[in-house]
Amino acid sequence: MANIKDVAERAGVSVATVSRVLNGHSPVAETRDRVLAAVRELGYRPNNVARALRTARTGALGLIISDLTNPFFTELADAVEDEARSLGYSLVIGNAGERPAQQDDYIRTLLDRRIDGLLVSSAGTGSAMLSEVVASGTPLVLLDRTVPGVDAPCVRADGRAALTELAAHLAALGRRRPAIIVAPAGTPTGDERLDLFRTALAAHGIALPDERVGATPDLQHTGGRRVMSDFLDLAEPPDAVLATDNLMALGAMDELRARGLRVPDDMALVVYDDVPWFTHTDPPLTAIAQPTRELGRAAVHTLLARIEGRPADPVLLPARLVTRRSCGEPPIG
Amino acid sequence: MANIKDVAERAGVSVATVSRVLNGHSPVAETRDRVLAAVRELGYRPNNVARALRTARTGALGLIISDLTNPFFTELADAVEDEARSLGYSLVIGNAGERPAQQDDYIRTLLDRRIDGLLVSSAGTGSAMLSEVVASGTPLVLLDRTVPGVDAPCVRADGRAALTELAAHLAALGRRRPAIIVAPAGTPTGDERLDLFRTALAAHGIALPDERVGATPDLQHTGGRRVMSDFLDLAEPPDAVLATDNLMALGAMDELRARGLRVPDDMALVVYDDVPWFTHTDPPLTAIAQPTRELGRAAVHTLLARIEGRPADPVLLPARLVTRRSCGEPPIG
DNA sequence: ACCACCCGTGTAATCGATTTCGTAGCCCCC
DNA sequence: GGGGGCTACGAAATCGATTACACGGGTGGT
Repeated sequence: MANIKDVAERAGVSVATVSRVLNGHSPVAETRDRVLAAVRELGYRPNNVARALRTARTGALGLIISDLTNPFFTELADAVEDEARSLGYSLVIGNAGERPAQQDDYIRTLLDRRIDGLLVSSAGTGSAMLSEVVASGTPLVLLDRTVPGVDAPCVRADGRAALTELAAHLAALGRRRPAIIVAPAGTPTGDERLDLFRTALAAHGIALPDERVGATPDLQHTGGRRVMSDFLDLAEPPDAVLATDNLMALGAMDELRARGLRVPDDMALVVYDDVPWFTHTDPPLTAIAQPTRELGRAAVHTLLARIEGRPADPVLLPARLVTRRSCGEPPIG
Repeated sequence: MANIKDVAERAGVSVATVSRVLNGHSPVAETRDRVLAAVRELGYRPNNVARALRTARTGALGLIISDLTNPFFTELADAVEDEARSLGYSLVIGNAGERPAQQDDYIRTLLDRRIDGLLVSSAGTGSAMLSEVVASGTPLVLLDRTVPGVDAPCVRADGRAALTELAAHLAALGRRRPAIIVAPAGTPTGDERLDLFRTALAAHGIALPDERVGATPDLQHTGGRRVMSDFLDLAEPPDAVLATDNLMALGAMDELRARGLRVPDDMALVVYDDVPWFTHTDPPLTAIAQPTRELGRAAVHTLLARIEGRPADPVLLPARLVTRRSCGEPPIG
């Protein structure tokens, strides 16, 4: 591949001039045309590695995602990729697979690659390496999940309004024994969703006792199914279940179907994260829709603000309740 | 961040020695310990950008995926990422969004970044830039989709056995009027699947006339739904439909449900790509399962072979028929 | 005891760009 | 006509690593 020296020789100028022409720095003279002609004839493209070394800017962003096969994160990654590209950045993706060790590993290689900034949707609470990122001065923005003790803005959705609305919805439909499937206590996201839901229900005089709070260490399908099974074995099973993740909701649905129970007749079901698939289930599931693509976009912008040294505030976008038929009563619209 | 010079000074040696120690080249002497100590004390990590410039190896692979939100490609990307990481490579992902122009754009920036190799699951038939990749000498491997006229090995699944089995399955269940939803004529993947299916059916004396071949320019949900709608409006509607992509199958299911038709009673449905979600639909869908993760792994290995100058043959892995209940008759197992 | 060799290490070139600094030429003005 | 200020450009330093080459000193062979 041709390099800048080849171009300079062919155009009969110095490499400095070529660089200046290409970066639009100073010259407007007729050498300009000669340089551009040489570039065209040789099919020259600047070597980004060399440029990055000199300018200390790689033009690449890193994204650590906790589970790429989870549709919510897929959409998030897609949105981030889209926005990054449209702003001239490439995206190096790392899949943590919900394993903190692998996440740390990945963060390290991304730092070694001198990415310009890092977006992390953190697995677990592994913050050791995250503090190191902050210390290294690499701009960092947390995505979807906060990590206590890490000094970086977080971009995520606020479920308060949606959960309040959901509590009202359930109350109006006469559901008196709600339950929730969450991540284990200690996970910031899970704790928050539980607290908000409980508070919202209380406003309608509905309790959410601990026996109807089911935690799954794996945030997966199997965990959701097991918790639902436990719920159904209670002396007084719940009449409505909120799954705080789409995979867990899938598992819960499978358990219901396996027992021959029907939604919404025997059990109301609500899912956190409105992935497109849920409009195709039977019945379509009422969902708490996070503004996924907006979150991705906002995260990129926040990160760019940090990269350019502008102030970057945390972003909190409201989630919405999307009522379908899985709690009974077709929506009015 | 500390650089190699800082380490050299602190250890009282030259930068060359530090480099040699770190790359395990020659010394085993006691300077080695001094160097390692200095590295630890300073928290030194080699700058990959500088290293890449010198060695002409970035340790990054590029992956162009035609649609990241399509679960099949998500799983493919996930598998590629996993394998690449475990072999010490990072992955720069580009989402072509089924737009050839965007794909070309992305390929160009990846080349500028001097990735060590490129995997492409090509959108459309846009091969202009792909030929340029080959010309540039960057190792290239095609994934899932062949591109005529591009001299690069392709890693993909072979549907022959599965489609043969499917034809037998449908014949045995008495389905006499099969139909297929495919990409428009001219798309290598679509053409091949149509031909194989038609041939396999013919062996059982079953015809696949053109009126039961529905093409959708968008390989999406809406296209699948529209084609299914057309099928149902035929004087003699089909009694079995093969959707050659999971999104199109979703659309087809929606149309059936909207018309109050039932699977498998009123219509048998088979989906290409066995994404996990389809085991949760009601009824679970019979599917042609491509060995997605194996494809991803094989693609990375083939690419590495090319990178290291070893011979790299095309890879063709067999797809399997997974019978569930969407054509009638529960599976025997 | 001398020579050849090898081992461990340092010096400096190199990768391909950007950027600082210096300079030649030109215009303008007093 | 000479000094000041531009403009357009080249020479060379620089980013942070790897590596070819040179060199000193110890070792072994004869």
